[in-house]
Amino acid sequence: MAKSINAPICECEEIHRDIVNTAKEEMPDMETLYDLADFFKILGDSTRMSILFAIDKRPMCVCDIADLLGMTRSAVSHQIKTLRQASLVTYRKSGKNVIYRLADDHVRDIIETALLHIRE
Amino acid sequence: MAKSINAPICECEEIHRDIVNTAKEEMPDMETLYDLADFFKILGDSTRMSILFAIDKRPMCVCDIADLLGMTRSAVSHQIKTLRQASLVTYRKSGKNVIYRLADDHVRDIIETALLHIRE
DNA sequence: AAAACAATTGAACACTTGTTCAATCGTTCA
DNA sequence: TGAACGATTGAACAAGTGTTCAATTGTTTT
Repeated sequence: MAKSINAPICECEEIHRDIVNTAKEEMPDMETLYDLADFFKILGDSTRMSILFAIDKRPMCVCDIADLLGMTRSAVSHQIKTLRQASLVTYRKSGKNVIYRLADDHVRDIIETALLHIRE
Repeated sequence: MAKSINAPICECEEIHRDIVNTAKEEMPDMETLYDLADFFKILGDSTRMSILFAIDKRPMCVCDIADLLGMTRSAVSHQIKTLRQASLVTYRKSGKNVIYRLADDHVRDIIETALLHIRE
């Protein structure tokens, strides 16, 4: 094990230089880390999670989602906007209604795996 | 399409009752929704995401993680506590050090799939 | 037993985020 | 064209969250 050389922010005495350096080389770039975190941040809200489950099997309009979840249209609309910006849902206009559906299968897979994890 | 019957919170006139009712039956229970959201909430922070990548290939102590990420040990420790409570990491004591590693492969899978999604 | 040190913890602070309320937009239908 | 209505938006407020700082715990080593 390598002994400490210097300690920039962390004020530890013994830093394992070789381990830290190897790990540093294998780290993804900052942008990827932020994108990943931002993606999960969007899934990290029970309202948005509910919306995703609601439109999972069938597309629905904002009004129906609001009714289903016991929320105002405004609140649903705000959250759907977030989901749209992250490409988690797509929509199609139908007269005065806007019909939302899941964007792709990745989200389904991710939620499926997460369910496995939390049920252990 | 069914016409409106009543509108509890959402003040829409036309609610598609059949769609809403079917969707309601297929919704997971509240606890599951909250657990899922809580799980993703933990992945939804770039610091915690960085920590997970840091210890992905090799276990590391708090001190090294702090050095690697340019953070204080305190900040790392706080975040690791969160990760530990969610069973995303486990640890083993080694003298004065505490060595952390990823808890299981679910997290790896989930992050992998998320990477596919954000790179589309 | 005491010093050294990695790690943890709690309180406080700034920052972020979700909901509400009111106003506005855009489409349909009389 | 104008009324009706589903959807969106912006501002504001309350609640939640991450980091810092200081103090503390627990293990090792002399």
